[in-house]
Amino acid sequence: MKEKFLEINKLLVEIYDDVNHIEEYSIKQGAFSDLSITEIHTIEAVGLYGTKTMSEIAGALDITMGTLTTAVDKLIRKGYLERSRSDTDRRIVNVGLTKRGKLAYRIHEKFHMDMVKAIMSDFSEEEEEILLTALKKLNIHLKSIYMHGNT
Amino acid sequence: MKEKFLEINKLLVEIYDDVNHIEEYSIKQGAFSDLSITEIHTIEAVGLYGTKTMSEIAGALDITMGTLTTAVDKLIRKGYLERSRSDTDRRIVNVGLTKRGKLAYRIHEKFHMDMVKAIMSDFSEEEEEILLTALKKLNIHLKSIYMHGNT
DNA sequence: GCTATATATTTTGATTATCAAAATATTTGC
DNA sequence: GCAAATATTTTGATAATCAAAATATATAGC
Repeated sequence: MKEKFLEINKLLVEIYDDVNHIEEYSIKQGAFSDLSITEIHTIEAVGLYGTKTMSEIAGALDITMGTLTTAVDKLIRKGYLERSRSDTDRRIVNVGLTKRGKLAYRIHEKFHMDMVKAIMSDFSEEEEEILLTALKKLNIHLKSIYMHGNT
Repeated sequence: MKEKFLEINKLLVEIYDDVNHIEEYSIKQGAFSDLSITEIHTIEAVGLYGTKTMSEIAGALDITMGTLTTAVDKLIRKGYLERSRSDTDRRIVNVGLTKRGKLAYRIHEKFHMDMVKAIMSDFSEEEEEILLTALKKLNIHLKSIYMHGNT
């Protein structure tokens, strides 16, 4: 029992590290090597469609707005984002992806899908279902630990 | 098909973020709130038994030795690590955990085990086996992507 | 046994990501 | 119209990281 838990723990830690490495590597090799993982995640949080406010993006990324301001500044300089003030409420700043930003978004999305496809390639239909169920349970458990703040 | 992959991808991303949050939170709440996640990982890499050289630790953590030097300096100041020069080869620095370092190691290890136990608590024996197999496959796949550097 | 080369580590100088708190600008409620 | 609330940016700081230069020691070849 203890053995199995130890093994699962070790696998989870390794998987976590590998995903990190792969994502980092794939960005550095690809067409958008001027972006860091953090910056890709900011682009992801802005989203393909329309615009988001600074508060919305900072909330999604769980960073302060001060941090986001400098991140957005840099991504505008690099040509991935554009900023505009709301006409109805001049305090609000709307951030959206430029054409280049959308391309980066789509390429990163494809990287993620390719990774999942590679993982699934030698799973049977049934195993896929089981994994999906297990991941859902795992996710719910983690969320409940996170919410209740136990351990 | 596409749908299922999208869902799995989303779950993986959420699980990744949750694990991060939980680990961060558990450290900040616990007896070693003067440690960051990065520092805990350095302590983990040094290990409970005997000592490791700077190169070994930097290799395990995949950081440069320059980065490690400053990290070790700080952990020595905080009382978690100790440093000594090898007698047989005076270029080599051996790093080991202090008593406090070992305690931090054990508590962090327990946190990990508790998390795995919580995750597994509503899995049947059979489901546990399936998850273990799935994680092994996932791990092998990720490693092969990482090695071959595809996508 | 000296000297050149290799190895292990630290130092230096820089960058990125982050935060909390103060400052600024705008809106809303009374 | 003014006080309080809201949205964002600025300021000043810290942690984690790297590459390249510097330092110290060991080893290999003559």
